[in-house]
Amino acid sequence: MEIIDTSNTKDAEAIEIFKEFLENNGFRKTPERFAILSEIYHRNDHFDAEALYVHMKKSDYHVSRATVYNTLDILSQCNLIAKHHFDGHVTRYEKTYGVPAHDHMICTKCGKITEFRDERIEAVRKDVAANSDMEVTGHALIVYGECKDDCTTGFSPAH
Amino acid sequence: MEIIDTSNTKDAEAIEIFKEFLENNGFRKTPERFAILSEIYHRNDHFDAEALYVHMKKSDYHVSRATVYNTLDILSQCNLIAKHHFDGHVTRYEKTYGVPAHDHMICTKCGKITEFRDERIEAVRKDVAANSDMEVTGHALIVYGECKDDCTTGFSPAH
DNA sequence: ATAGTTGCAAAAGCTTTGCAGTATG
DNA sequence: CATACTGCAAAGCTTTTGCAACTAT
Repeated sequence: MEIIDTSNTKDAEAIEIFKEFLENNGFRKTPERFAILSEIYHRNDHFDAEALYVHMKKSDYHVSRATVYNTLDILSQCNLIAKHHFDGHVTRYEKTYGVPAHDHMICTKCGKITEFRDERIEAVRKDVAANSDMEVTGHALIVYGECKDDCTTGFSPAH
Repeated sequence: MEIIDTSNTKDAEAIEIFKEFLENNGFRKTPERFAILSEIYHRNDHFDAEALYVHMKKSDYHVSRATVYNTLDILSQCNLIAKHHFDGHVTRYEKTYGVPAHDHMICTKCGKITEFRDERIEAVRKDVAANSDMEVTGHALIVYGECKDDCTTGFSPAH
């Protein structure tokens, strides 16, 4: 088990992948889509659609909520972002290109997220695939807990 | 790794635990709450609030949605049920008393859920606790995949 | 030109909340 | 008999959808 840091800004490569995906699947290459991708690849947190929408509204490139949701969906399809359901309220996303596969540990008091990698998870996936009638396509492991130091400044979901 | 079967009906014990919890925490012992607990402990699936509401409406003991949500919350507090966020749409629940700890594998095409146990997960939890500044209180591992046989009869979430 | 996209607002779906009436302790 | 609980409906929030205007190809 190792705690990892996933921050990076490989947006140049991500843009290329996105272009290809759009072309190969008959989608249009609109400036809104690239503006959203760029915004996402400059963040290092686990954001939700609303946070992305609000941040882009303030920035130089305004896009509508509908476009945000639409683009998040396309980016999920081509695996440039991952979708998370840490709780029942909102779907959260994070960039994935250039980021090692990892899982999440989250503090239920303050929302702080720590990312880690553990090769045993991969072994479990293989075993599950072998012992069931299913082809495994993905997984999500979320470890819930509470910070030992006082993290009493309230719950800030995006980390 | 082993696939497990979690069906059972230990409702007698669960009722006792619920009674104690309600008493110790200043909650009232209303018939609605026990009717809901009983309904839950006679199911062996991963249900959502609406399914429970609809089923109880048809049965001999009608309760309101508000009461369903309220009671599900209390039952979570005393660990008689577990909450799951398999996808971003609805929160699902399952009974936990008398059920071995386990994780879930879910087919993204038909919604079929298979339950399994793997002792390596417990090891990962311990490692995460040791390598972070967090006290681990729980976890959720969901393995996503697709049935190999054709499960084309559509998505039925409750399994 | 012509279809895919955007933006806006309305609608949908799950969950929470307010309040008047009810029943538990 | 005081106050927590229930039921109902309304409100709240996130996400989806319908449609006219727009634009990438």
